Amino acid sequence: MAEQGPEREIVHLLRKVTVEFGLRQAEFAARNGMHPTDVRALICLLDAGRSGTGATAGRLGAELGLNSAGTTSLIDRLERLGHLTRTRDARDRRRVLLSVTPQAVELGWAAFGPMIGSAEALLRGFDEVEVAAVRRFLLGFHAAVSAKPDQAGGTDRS
Amino acid sequence: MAEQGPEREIVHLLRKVTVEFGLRQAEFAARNGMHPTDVRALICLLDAGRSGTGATAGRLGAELGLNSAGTTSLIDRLERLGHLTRTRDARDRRRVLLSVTPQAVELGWAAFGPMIGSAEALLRGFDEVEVAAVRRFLLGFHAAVSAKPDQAGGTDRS
DNA sequence: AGATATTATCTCGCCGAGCGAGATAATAGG
DNA sequence: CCTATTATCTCGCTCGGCGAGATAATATCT
Repeated sequence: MAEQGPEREIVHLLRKVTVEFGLRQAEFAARNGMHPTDVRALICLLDAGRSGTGATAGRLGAELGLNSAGTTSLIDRLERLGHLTRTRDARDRRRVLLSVTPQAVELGWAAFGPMIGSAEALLRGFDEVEVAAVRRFLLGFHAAVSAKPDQAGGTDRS
Repeated sequence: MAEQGPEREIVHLLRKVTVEFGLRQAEFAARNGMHPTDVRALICLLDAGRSGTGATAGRLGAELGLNSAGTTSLIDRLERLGHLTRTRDARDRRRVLLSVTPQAVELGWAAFGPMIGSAEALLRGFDEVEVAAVRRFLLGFHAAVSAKPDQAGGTDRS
């Protein structure tokens, strides 16, 4: 009955990782008087900071799938907690620029640092070919997840 | 300026995947008159069914990090939508057994099928060593994420 | 057996995240 | 200038999820 190869196991594993990851995020959020969305917002802002993208309110809301009202209250919340600051953009004064405070960086690090550490330690036991394989898989999967849902194909479910 | 090796990139990639994955889940949920939590619940129930674990209300709530009140209303919601059925356990009549309807299986497949298909296609282009590497990484990372947060270590942040 | 503790789920009342609709302010184009 | 567009905010509301506690079924201890 339906030999389905080792690929299916990998996919379920990845899904399991994402579920567990989401749970940790939620726990961390609760522990710090926040909500899962707030944590994801901090992740996005830290990513934006790392890649030099100017983080604005609207952009953040779009990335999180919130509408403008929700975005405003999210930012209010994070500002109230001292995790970010609003600044009117001087070039285009409709925009609000967001910058995370050092305190928030510290917080983010506390949340993800240990996990990052473990993962790096794990990967240090891999040779170049193996690391490249993991990298290629994640890149490909990210592309697949980002793509709009279209073809389903007659794959065997379970 | 802290040469930080290829490991860090992998971790950020994985985080990106989980964020994107969460977004797709939320979109799918909204498209079907549900909430992100409901989708995660269906995932858990489908997983439980696959591994033969008896799915009970309490167990589901624990996996999702909800308290009993929230769990009850979640189940009410899914039952109302026809995605699961409640049955009192005959052995222990305090328990409520949950079983997903075929309709819900179909729905879950519509949500994750294309993604699973893409990932499998991707992995078919990998040789055994590479697949094994991906598998080992995901297993190790899952273990790391499941572990309680303890050591932080002085790793270089960014 | 009968009293008590424990477990599994449900009910009630409340808080607040996020939505829809629309207001407000700044920029761009005719 | 007058209008269209863009970016953010305000208001009112719905409903997911929490805390507290009720209820019912099962274990445990004399």
